[in-house]
Parts: sequence; structure tokens; C-alpha cells
Amino acid sequence: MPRRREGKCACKGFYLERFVQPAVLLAVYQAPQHGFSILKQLSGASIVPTAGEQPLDPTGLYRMLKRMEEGGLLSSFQQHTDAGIRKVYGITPQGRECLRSWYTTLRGYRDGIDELMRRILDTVGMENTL
Amino acid sequence: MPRRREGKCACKGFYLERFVQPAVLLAVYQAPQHGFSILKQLSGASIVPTAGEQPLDPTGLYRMLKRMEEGGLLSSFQQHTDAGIRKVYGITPQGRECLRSWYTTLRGYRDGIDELMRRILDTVGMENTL
DNA sequence: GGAGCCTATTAGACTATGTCTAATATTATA
DNA sequence: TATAATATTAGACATAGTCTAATAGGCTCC
Repeated sequence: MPRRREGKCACKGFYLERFVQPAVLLAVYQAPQHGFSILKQLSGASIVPTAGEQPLDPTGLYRMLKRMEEGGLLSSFQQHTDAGIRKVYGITPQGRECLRSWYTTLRGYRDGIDELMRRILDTVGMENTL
Repeated sequence: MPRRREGKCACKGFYLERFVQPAVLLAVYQAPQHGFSILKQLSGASIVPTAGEQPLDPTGLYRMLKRMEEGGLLSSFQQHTDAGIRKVYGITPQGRECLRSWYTTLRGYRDGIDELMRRILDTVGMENTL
């Protein structure tokens, strides 16, 4: 028996894409850094669906970093600090290219959302309920 | 060995949320109808990430309809036509409430995307490359 | 009449990603 | 000394996009 979500409908912003990939690319574009640093940075600033105000999940981020490195979007090197060894990620030329693609994609995506919102408003007419 | 996607990076719009749920709610709000009718309607008008121009996948839609009915957002009845029996979906009061939530969520989501785009532009400065 | 297309739906698998619990190890602080 | 913060990983589940494929009836065109 599936342990269905309770009250976590996508209409409240749960389980929506959070654009971790472009947010990561942007972060390491600005400055190469390690996972936890990116985690803290994005927890305050990445796309966060409204209702939950969910902080960014660490597991998902670290998995994404790994996949992005495998995909050639990030490169990493070991940094030996007094606190131990950390993996520092930087952006690759392919990652920069990817970030440019993201910009175009996001623009089209936003326009599509705007269009959907317009259609909802036209049909439902929620001026009084919102 | 995972059969990884080739050239289907999310930055090109693949595997992004397509907002099938609110699009379905809107369609059946306008007029109760059966799955294939919704499929045809949404294939031209739902949120479609740019690059792929992918048509809406039937399997995903029919699965979504089933889940939405289970979740109380849609109700259905059997319609006996000369071409056989079809399941006609309509929106429930809970579905209408969900659609209203979607509007608010979409607005916040779009604003988040706008913010991300602004940050990308500020950092990368792509006036010349776009 | 058969080939191929349109309608209409379902099954099953795989992929990407969000979310959750939990575990581990070190260092800093109260 | 307890506990909070730093830093990362493992494993599982949920949602949803995508793909191949199968079925079955009705239609048109050659």
C-alpha cells in the first residue's frame, strides 16, 4: 500500500522542479565552492515553491552535484584544509554553455506559465477570490 | 549500467514539469470530457518546454487522470456512445479549489523564475550571446 | 480488400528529481 | 559535557516526464 502524500498537492507547490541545476551553475560560476557552501547559498536563494517554504534537501543536492560532474558540467578538485579534505566544484565550459541554454529555456518556461495563468484567470475569474 | 539520456539536458527543457494537472483542471472546468479529448486539447496548449516541442505523452496523461480522480479532484461517469463506452471526467468542488491554489502557486513560481533569470543575467551578462 | 491513419486506452519500464529518515564524523559553543 | 553546526552519504519512496509497445474499432484511399 503506497504511503501517499497527505496534503502535499502540487497545487501547493510540493514536488515542483526547483531549478537546482541552473542555481548550482550560477553559484559555482560566481565562485568555485564545495557542496555544503552551495547548500547554504541555495537554501536562501534558489527557486522555492511557495507553500512549503521547504529548505533545499542536502541529499538531492549532493546527488545533483555528482551527476553534473559526470555530465561534464562541473569539475572538481580536492582541497586540503585544516578541517579535512573537501571537494571543491567549479564550472566547465560545457557548464557555462548549459547555463546559457537554461536562460533561454527559463524564459520560454516563464512565458508558458504566464499564458496558463491568463487562461485560468479568463476562465475562472477569480478577482474576488484572490 | 544506466541508459542515460543523450542530449536531453534539462537546460533544453526536457523532463521539466509540464503542469498537466492545472491544465487538466482548466479543461474539464470549461467542459467535462474524456481522456483523448483532453489529450488533443492539451497537446496544443499546455505548458510545453521549448526545445523538444514534445507532444503530451498519452500514458502520463491517463495516469494523471486516474490519480486525480482518486484524489477527489475529478469525478467521472460512463458515457455510452455509438463508438463504445468512454469515461467522461468533470471537475469537483475540491478540484475547483485546487485550481485556485494552482493560480497562487504559479504566480510565486513564475516570480521565482524571473528572479533566477535576473541573477543569471546580472552575473553572466549575456546581452551579446543571446 | 488491404494498407495505413485516426480514435482511444492501457501496460510496463525507465529517468529525473523532490522528499524523507537516518547515519556518520568533526569542530565549535554554551 | 551536551548540543549545535559543519559536511556528506545511503537508502528508500513519491511525483511526474518519457519511451516502447500492444490492443481494438472505424475511416479513407488506392
